[in-house]
Amino acid sequence: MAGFTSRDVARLAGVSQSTVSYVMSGRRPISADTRKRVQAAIDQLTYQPNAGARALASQRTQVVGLVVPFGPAGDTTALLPFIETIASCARDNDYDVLLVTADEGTAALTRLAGRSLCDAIVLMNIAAADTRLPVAAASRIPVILIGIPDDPLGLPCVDLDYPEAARLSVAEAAAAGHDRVVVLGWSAEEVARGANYVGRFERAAVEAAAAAGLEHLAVSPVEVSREGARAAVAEALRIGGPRPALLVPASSAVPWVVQALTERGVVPGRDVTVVALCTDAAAMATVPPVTNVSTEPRDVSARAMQTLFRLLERDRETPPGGVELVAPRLTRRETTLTPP
Amino acid sequence: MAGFTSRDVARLAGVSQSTVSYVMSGRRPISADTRKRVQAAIDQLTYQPNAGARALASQRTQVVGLVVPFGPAGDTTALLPFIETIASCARDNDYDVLLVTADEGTAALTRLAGRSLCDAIVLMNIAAADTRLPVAAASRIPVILIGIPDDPLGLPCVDLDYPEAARLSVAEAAAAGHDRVVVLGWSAEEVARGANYVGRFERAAVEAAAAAGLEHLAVSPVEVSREGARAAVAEALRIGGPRPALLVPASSAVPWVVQALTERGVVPGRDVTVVALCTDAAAMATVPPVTNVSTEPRDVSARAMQTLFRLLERDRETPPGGVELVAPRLTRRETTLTPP
DNA sequence: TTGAAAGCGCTACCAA
DNA sequence: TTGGTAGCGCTTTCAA
Repeated sequence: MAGFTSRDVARLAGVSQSTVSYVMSGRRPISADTRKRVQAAIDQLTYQPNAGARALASQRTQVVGLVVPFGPAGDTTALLPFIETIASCARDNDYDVLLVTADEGTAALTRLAGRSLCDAIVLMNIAAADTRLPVAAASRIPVILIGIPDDPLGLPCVDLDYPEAARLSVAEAAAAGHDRVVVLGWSAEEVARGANYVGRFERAAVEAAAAAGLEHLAVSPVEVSREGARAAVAEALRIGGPRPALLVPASSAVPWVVQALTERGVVPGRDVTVVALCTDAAAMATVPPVTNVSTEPRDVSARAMQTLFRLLERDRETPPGGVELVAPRLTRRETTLTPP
Repeated sequence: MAGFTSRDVARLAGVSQSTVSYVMSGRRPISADTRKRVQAAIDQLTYQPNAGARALASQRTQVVGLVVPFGPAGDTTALLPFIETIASCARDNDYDVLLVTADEGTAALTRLAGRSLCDAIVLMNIAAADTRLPVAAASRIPVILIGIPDDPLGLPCVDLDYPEAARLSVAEAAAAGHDRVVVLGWSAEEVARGANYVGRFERAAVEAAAAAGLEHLAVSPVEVSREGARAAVAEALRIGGPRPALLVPASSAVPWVVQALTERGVVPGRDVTVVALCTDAAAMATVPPVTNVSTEPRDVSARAMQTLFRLLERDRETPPGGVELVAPRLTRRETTLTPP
């Protein structure tokens, strides 16, 4: 089928090979007649330019490298909307996505950049003190972080506004008339990895609770499993007083927490308020649907790609980094306590 | 940091550029001394070969294209283990993975092959009469299917052995002492798309039930949602008699079916048997853990990649297609009816 | 055992 | 408005 080169097209159209190139790139004015003949030849041969040759000559691969946290770590489930959105944004901008697993660590970065496999890199699941950052910052190509480290080293970052998520959660608890909020905290893995958002959420939750005159309590870490959720719920109910509001920031623990409550005969929305931090889809999948602050993986990804392409267009010498925060939204569903 | 070429390495090592190439590829005997000097130069410059140039010269990209069913269709959740395994197998064989979304349809295939973006393609989520197959079969590069169409057109396929999955499920029902099995069937989307495994499972279920002397009933399609599951469960209990065994082949519906049963006070493992077709992870995530026939996404992916690399090594002229089936396993958990 | 050199198929510069 | 041509950085043949 394929196998034709721009020389074949040129020959068939009766023009020079460089003219074919210019017709494709539009980087030079071409007479209507010539363009027509060349286009006809392209169509006839179903010509497609060789990506390797193009990359070699132009120093651009039209590929974005995506480093995803497969392997040991990772909210392996919440990952898909990120990947999907990134792939889709890439295609919209005429880029492809090269998928690399994070277990390669630093080597992935040096390989992607060193071999000119891509024009830019998206790095996910950033730890507070991520060892890949120095390498990323020294990279020849732009790197954008999804997640915020303690020190971004000048790299652009995009993430959910976790402090705002905490504030929204606490505000919902206050509005529902609670006087205590219990944060059913993060997984041990997230804490161990040093995910920065753990602290960002926590501090904001404490502050917001104080400002609203609520007592703030925490159960952490929470093991993400049935038993872990049962234990956490037991503890939360023990320390939370008669009518606690439960904030559940670890999205993968949400279904289990709701289960554990229900098992004990504690009905969310009647006996306690539950506010989860998870995607809207996940919130609607629990029984009953849980009031949630959305994590907006699609928005976060889209913003990251948008910023990345700005960096890529305004080739070089753009103001480097900066932190972009995506606003979460709270949606009240069936687990917010309502006055009878 | 980077930006060095093999010429730089050659100069530093005092050899010709082609010698550097041969040291890297090992395609020519090199004296120990020369190799040592070249390797030292490579290390010193942290030289990495340019992927585009290499692809252009060698006609090999060391990239596998992966077409994933994002977008409208898709068990969007069950996708991750496939992607992860494929990426991991690829790296083990010194390949990278280019991720393409299926919404490009046929264009994705022609682009990947036509532009020489990759050396082979993995196509997921195959419909019974998939319109991409003719294009795939005519492709210049190997294409492997995860899933089995009605006519593979000579393309290699790998998939779970769904007939065997049906047989295992029915055998479990029989062993638990039931005299009726009700299949809570597939989603309307899967049926509409014409997923081949729907029919493969169904036919085997009917046959196995007949052979075991069980009555076979079906509720299909099942809407994958809380309400859909409730309706399906109501219908299943209506037609299923006093002690039905429920087979749930649509993995995404499993948690909802279990929920719906529990809501009605019907306890899986005490009142009915539930056998799900899903990953072991998903089976253990329900309450109670559900007896399941595993879908083995990692095994299926690994087998596909193994076959793909065989095709890629034994360059050209290997016997083309063939269908590989991966055996499912049944794990009895807490939803198999046990005699009191 | 090694070097020189001819491409691979494209982009982009220099002329016309 | 177009053509000729010099690379891009590698692999691989042909000579030595």
